[in-house]
Amino acid sequence: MPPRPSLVADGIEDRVFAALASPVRREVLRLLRDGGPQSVRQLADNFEMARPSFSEQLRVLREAGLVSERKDGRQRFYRLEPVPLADVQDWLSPYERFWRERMAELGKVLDRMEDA
Amino acid sequence: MPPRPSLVADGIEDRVFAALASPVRREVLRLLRDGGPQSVRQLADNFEMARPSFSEQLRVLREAGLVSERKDGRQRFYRLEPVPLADVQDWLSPYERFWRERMAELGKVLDRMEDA
DNA sequence: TTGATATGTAGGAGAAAACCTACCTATACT
DNA sequence: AGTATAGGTAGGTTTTCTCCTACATATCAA
Repeated sequence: MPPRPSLVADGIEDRVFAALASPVRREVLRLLRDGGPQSVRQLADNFEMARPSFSEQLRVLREAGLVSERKDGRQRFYRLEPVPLADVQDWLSPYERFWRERMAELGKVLDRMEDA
Repeated sequence: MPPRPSLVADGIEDRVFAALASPVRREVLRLLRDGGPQSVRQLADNFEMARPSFSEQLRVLREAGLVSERKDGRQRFYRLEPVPLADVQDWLSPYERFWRERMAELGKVLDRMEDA
């Protein structure tokens, strides 16, 4: 029997969410956001992970389009890329109306509890 | 040698992002958003997956707090829960300023290209 | 050129994810 | 009671993820 085709997340958005599902990778994004573009070394110093493992985390972020790299001498500077996160927000926005309604309901219930 | 402790995503936010990294699960959320609470059967009819596999997808969503269930007779109705998605937006908001700046830069570059 | 530094690739181990089929449990219907 | 329906759990397979050590490549410095 031939192997089943992979059924795992493969779309662009899938990779973005999958990349965000790791505290290490989210921390990298935060570091780039707050500190601007940084070399691999600078970034890696924030983690206890072995260097090659950290390179792989960067690869995941790169393949999700969340960061880009620029070579400069023997260093590579990584930079936060805005588009995928903006896409996440676009994905999220139709849910916003929904949760405002739910939050409002909760508020009403709490008000009634206060009255009683 | 004792097995290493699991280093896989385990925080609440981790589970949310991991849950979102699947087109099936995102589609379930959309169905619940647009169609309101629905039974497992109703939801499952939208997918070709075997029923038990679909149950597991629901479990992932449930453990991420993205949906809740309510038993009614022999059916279980699933409902979209607002908090985790609101958390995602909260996580996202500090990046918003950042990508607005980058988008603005891009705009300037394009303007200069037009001038030339 | 020789050596040090910065970073990535290769290959492997172990855990986890995502499917499946078979089976179990609870509720409803007759 | 007996059968059908709704849904979950158990256990197995394949693929993917995440870490590691060892090694390769590119660049800078002496």
